Amino acid sequence: MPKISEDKRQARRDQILSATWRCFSRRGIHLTSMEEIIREANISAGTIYLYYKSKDELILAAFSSAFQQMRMLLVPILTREEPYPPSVFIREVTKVITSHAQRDKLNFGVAFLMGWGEAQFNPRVKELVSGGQLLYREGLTAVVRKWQKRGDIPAQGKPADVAKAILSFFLGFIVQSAIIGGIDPDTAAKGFESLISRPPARRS
Amino acid sequence: MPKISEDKRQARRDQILSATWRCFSRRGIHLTSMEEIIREANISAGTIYLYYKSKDELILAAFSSAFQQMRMLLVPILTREEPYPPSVFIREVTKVITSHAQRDKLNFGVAFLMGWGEAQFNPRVKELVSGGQLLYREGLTAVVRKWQKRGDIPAQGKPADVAKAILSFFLGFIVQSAIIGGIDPDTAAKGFESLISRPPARRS
Amino acid sequence: MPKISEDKRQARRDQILSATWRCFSRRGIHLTSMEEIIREANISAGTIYLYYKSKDELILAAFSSAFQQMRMLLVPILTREEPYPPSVFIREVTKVITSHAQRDKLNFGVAFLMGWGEAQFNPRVKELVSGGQLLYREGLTAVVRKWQKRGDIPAQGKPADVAKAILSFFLGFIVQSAIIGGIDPDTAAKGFESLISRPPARRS
Amino acid sequence: MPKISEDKRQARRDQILSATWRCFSRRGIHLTSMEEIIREANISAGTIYLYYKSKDELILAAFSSAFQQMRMLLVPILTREEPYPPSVFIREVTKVITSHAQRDKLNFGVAFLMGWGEAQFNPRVKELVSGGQLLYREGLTAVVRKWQKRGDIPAQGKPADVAKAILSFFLGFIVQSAIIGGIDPDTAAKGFESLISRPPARRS
DNA sequence: GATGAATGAGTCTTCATTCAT
DNA sequence: AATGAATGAAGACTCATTCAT
Repeated sequence: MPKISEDKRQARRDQILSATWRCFSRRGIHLTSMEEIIREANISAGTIYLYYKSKDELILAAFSSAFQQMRMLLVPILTREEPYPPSVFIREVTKVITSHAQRDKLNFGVAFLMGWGEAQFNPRVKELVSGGQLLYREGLTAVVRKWQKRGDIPAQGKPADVAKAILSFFLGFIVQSAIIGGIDPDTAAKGFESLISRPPARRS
Repeated sequence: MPKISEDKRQARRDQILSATWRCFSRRGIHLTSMEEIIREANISAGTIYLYYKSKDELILAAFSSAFQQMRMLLVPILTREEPYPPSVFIREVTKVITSHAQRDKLNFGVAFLMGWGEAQFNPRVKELVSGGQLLYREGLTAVVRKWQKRGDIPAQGKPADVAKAILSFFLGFIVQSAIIGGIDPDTAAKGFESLISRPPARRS
Repeated sequence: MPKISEDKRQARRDQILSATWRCFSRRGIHLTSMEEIIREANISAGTIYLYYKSKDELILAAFSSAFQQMRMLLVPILTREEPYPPSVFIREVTKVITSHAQRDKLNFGVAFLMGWGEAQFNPRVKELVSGGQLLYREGLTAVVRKWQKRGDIPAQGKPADVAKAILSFFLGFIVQSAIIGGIDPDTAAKGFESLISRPPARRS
Repeated sequence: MPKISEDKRQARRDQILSATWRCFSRRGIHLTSMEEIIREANISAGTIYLYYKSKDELILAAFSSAFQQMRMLLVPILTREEPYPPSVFIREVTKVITSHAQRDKLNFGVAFLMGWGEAQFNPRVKELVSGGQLLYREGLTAVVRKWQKRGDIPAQGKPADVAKAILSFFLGFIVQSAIIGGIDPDTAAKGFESLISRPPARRS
């Protein structure tokens, strides 16, 4: 058995993953058969099993890869020494969410939506998804802390709770933009800003 | 004439739908076979097709029913003459979201998550989901308008945009509570309130 | 159990048979479900089994009835004291074959074709079909004998063999007119007459 | 590259077709389940669909193959430069009809009968059957023309009409020999000859 | 390493028939 | 007699996975 070079092997894996996402984007995880992926990747039925030992494994790898790509785009925004002010921040993050990966075939928002659906009954995907989101919660907590310090938002709430609220906001953005539409980074930023910007003339 | 009464027929349909949700909650839509539902509902293979003419039809009916149950709980909150103040509103809505339907077997949040996953590649479910969410957007828009008038939140943003932001917030709550946890109605309410309550010290 | 009058019972049976042939003509025996017949006959699932105790029984009755109707039209032609001359005879018989029974829904030729298909693997239908054809063979044998005596056809062959040849001719007419077309009573009569009418200028 | 050779593939298809005809001969098309064919062919459930993509496709291929085999036996008889004289011709053709194909499992007559039954409600089979019969009509027309020229039969009728009559004769032979029996190539030839051989004594 | 034909358990669905009312 | 809801044994077909080449 002539062992292939590690580079070559990785290239093969990427080729398969890329085909996988093209298929998943087109018909969803459960309507996509291995045969479709195999055809899309231009390989043979046997070969795919040389790289991923089951459909489940492939699904897992697909999500892992998608999430990682997204993380690489989001982390810089989340970890700036001086975070963007809220509305810019919202716009930048939602822009990433609505952007595409892997030669325009995979929309990140769609990948998340599919991931949540899968996560509910697939523990390993769940781990992946919730691991990622915990990470974002932490990143957001740090951002919130800085915002509070800087006075961008009210200083009184627990940063962790505010971070969850903001994370909710992003996750909900994903849902709305994927399913009903009528929302985009600008709308999202404006809507969010309207909520936080100006002091309500409190009466009570 | 042993023609079944409309009541009896509806009871049968409910019995099937209830079994369906128990199965879907346990293993998801695509891992659940008709046979499982049939066994769970304690009927025979043929009978289920007397009430729903295909698995797709059944899926659709299941979502339709779940969404409607939820709507019946949410609409009163959304249409109060005098809406709850924001943080109470958030708590009440998220409480409903985390509550259960149909004898405690179906968590609404889970139903939504499954619905989103399905909606992406099932046009009829998509219609259902997005129809419902548009309704909520409208309801929230009205609430926002009143909040703005009442001074509960800043008056300057477009109510429709703010409504989208708040809807996002709820949808994201669903995701977080179903997948990662660490969030509940109280946390959500607090986090949200922290965002909007107090004037930031500066304006830029 | 209030026993129904024999007349009423027979009317019911006819109503069912008539519906059966409408269905069979439309979609064939094996694509027609009991439910279709039931709907077409405007009765209930249970009722049909009060009159025919299985689908097989119904099929048998349907053929029996169709064949008998046809026999009633053909026997007078076959048993005339002075038979028609050959070409008239052919035309008359093929006319009957191409005619319709039961309010224009059942074409006799089609009924035969279906009967032959069924007969091959349904012994009782086979009996029915072959019984009928034996009868026609006999009738034709008598006709042939008279034709030979009268000089309408050559006198030398065994009447039974000639009868088989003529029966073949009619059966083949059924096939051609049902499947490929381009043949009708006139064409058939002419073709047949051309075969028998004039002395070939024999050489051998 | 273990891509199967075209020969091997064709052998597989033949093996399946052969099993199919054994099953169809035994129980008819509609009583034969795919499982039966699969077992008879000694393959697995999935494999058959690698070669024929549905039962309908398989039925079509089965008829196509049977008809083609028969055509290959009949065409030489129909296209002889000097056609056989009528009674020899009849005997030769009916001999082919009563012969068997594919290792003695498939009787051609039976295949035709099944084809007619199927053709009535299966447009693709109908096309196959009627296409074949049109071909035979043409072949017979040419034969008739030569017979007329040679004086084997009366010269006055339109060859096309006479051809239809003779085709009827063969088709009817199929029916009689498959369903009632009592007819064989010799009887058929004799019966036919008796019809055409000798001048009737009178003209009207 | 790569191939793709083969596998067979599992899926959804239909349909002749029954039986309580 | 009549009804029609219920039954459950098939039926056609799919698809993740394997293995001889």
